Amino acid sequence: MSIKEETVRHVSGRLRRIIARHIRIEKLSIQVGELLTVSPGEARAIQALGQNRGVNINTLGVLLGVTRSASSQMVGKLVKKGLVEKHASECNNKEINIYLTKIGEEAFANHEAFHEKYFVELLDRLSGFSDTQIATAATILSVFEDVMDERMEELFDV
Amino acid sequence: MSIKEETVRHVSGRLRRIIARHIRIEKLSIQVGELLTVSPGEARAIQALGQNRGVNINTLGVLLGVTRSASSQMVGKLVKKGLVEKHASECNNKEINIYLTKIGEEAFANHEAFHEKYFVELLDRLSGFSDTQIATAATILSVFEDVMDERMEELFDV
DNA sequence: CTAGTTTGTAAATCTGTTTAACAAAAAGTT
DNA sequence: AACTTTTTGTTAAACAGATTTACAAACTAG
Repeated sequence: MSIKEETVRHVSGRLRRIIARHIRIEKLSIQVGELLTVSPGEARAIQALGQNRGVNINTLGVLLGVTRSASSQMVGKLVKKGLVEKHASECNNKEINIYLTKIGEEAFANHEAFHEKYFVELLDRLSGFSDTQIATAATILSVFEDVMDERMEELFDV
Repeated sequence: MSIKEETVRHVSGRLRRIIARHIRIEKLSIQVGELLTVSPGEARAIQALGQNRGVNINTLGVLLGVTRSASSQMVGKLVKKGLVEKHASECNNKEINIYLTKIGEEAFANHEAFHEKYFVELLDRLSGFSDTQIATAATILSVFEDVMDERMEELFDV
């Protein structure tokens, strides 16, 4: 086994472990305020809605990778919990735009703050690496991303 | 925003996209032979069993991050499908060791081949980078892994 | 104006999981 | 040795999140 092969396997292994950890972390429910807990699925929806204000039900489904029906049901649950609001679209009478409520925004901000705290910690720990080294790492990761994109095309489209 | 901050955000973004792609790909069912399809959960179990021959039900659950009960049910399903076999442990009368059957091994090999093909493609695309660059990327990823480990300790143990 | 498409919803169902209760085996304690 | 506790696997009941299917209303295109 060549050195290169070994180092690439090393990177792959790191990625696998990072993904495993991510999945475990994102499986947890989140406490918002005193009485409200947000399930992992709800948290994903809130994040998608926070980053895409006013999307309709259909698009939310695409963003979350679920059916239109699942998206509709999820929104219903979030409305009942007071985290989002439905507003009739201004351009037509069939689409419905979803917006975070005040509480929904709070939940979103909490989640973002969690990620930001994590990011700051990272920044500190990576201070020993040069900008070039980090940028190169990003480029290497982009190669992984590209290869995965092609795999996905094979798997889905055809 | 400093250059370093920007490059680190860049890496984080790549990771997020890689994780999203991974999750989408691993949601797919897999065709084994003509008549047998393996669900994503079953595929994960088979992979765990292929990499850890003869583990017991309990340990399999730990490997998969699910309860002992879920692990037991999963094994039952795989036995019914003819992909794994239960064998009474040789050292005591309560543990049960799980082994892949011939067909199970085939399914495992298929899955591994899929990953290997993907790996070879990667190796080719990364040929332009030096071993040192790739090794540095691995080290940078290990920092991500470390930070996530600490987050997990905070979230789970306490 | 009619036919087809898009959008959201609701009911029934499916899949994978958890919780809880249980029995058998093993390990620890006195 | 006799007991308590822990570990291991199983099962039933319940649950969460998703899909499929069917439907109605709004839009679009011919």
